[in-house]
Amino acid sequence: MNALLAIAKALADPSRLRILLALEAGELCICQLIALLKLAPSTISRHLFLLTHAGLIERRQEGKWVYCRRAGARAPRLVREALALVDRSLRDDPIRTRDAARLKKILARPVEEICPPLKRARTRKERSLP
Amino acid sequence: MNALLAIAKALADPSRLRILLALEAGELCICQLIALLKLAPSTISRHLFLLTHAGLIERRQEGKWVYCRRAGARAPRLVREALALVDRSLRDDPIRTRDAARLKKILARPVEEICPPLKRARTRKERSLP
DNA sequence: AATTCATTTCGTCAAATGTCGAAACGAGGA
DNA sequence: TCCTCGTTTCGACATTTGACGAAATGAATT
Repeated sequence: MNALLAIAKALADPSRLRILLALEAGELCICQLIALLKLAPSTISRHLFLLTHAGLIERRQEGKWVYCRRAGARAPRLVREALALVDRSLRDDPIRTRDAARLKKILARPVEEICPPLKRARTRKERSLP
Repeated sequence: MNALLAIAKALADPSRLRILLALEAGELCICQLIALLKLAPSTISRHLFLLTHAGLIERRQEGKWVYCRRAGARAPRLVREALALVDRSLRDDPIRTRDAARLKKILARPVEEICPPLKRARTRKERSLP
């Protein structure tokens, strides 16, 4: 019963549903999810922990960044069915549509801003201050 | 997104999952659910409210008693799929097996105890006291 | 080795949740 | 009409949960 409970709890929050929807198209960096949901990094981190614990997503570290993607075809049937349920029931959801548009903008940013800047890089002047 | 959220929240509690499993075989009186789960009537009532609000169960009043059953074939697809998910993922769950055995005993009780007695009927002596 | 910076962990707070008991409700029966 | 009794609502309480900021972590770079 614990597997189902973990999945149900993971799906019982709007922010976590939005994360799953954002990952529908493919892998995303955590900082991109932070930019999309506009929540504190620590909050996103907690959501991702719960989603990982439920087996719904997987993480992959690459250098300084951590990427997330949905659990794939090798995941347990329950997980795959839960993800399918989310997709089907939210296919026409306005929040999903809005987030998809915003995500598109985020992904279109120039590479130099690698991850969507939480705050812009500090200037030389700022760096020299205490 | 609200429909899915309500369902996920409803499924995110062990007692409510046990109620859904108990209703797999068919309709049950609320007092039978109280006897099965051994929770306060007010607690069961709250659980049933959340399950009803999610559309997962329906209620039917018959005289003094209220009966519950799962949402049927006329329920939205999301509801039917969620119930199917619960059944499949908990088919071999030990809690489900144990509850099924206990429910069998409860249903086998003589009809005179109509609903499983929370407390036995008061004696004439008790009735005459303040 | 020190620095940088994306991410996580920790501490705290407010809000939501599960539970209970007491009281209210409401349908039948006396 | 009054009583009985299954169920619901209300109020209280402890636990859990979502959110934040501050501090810790850790991988690259300098």
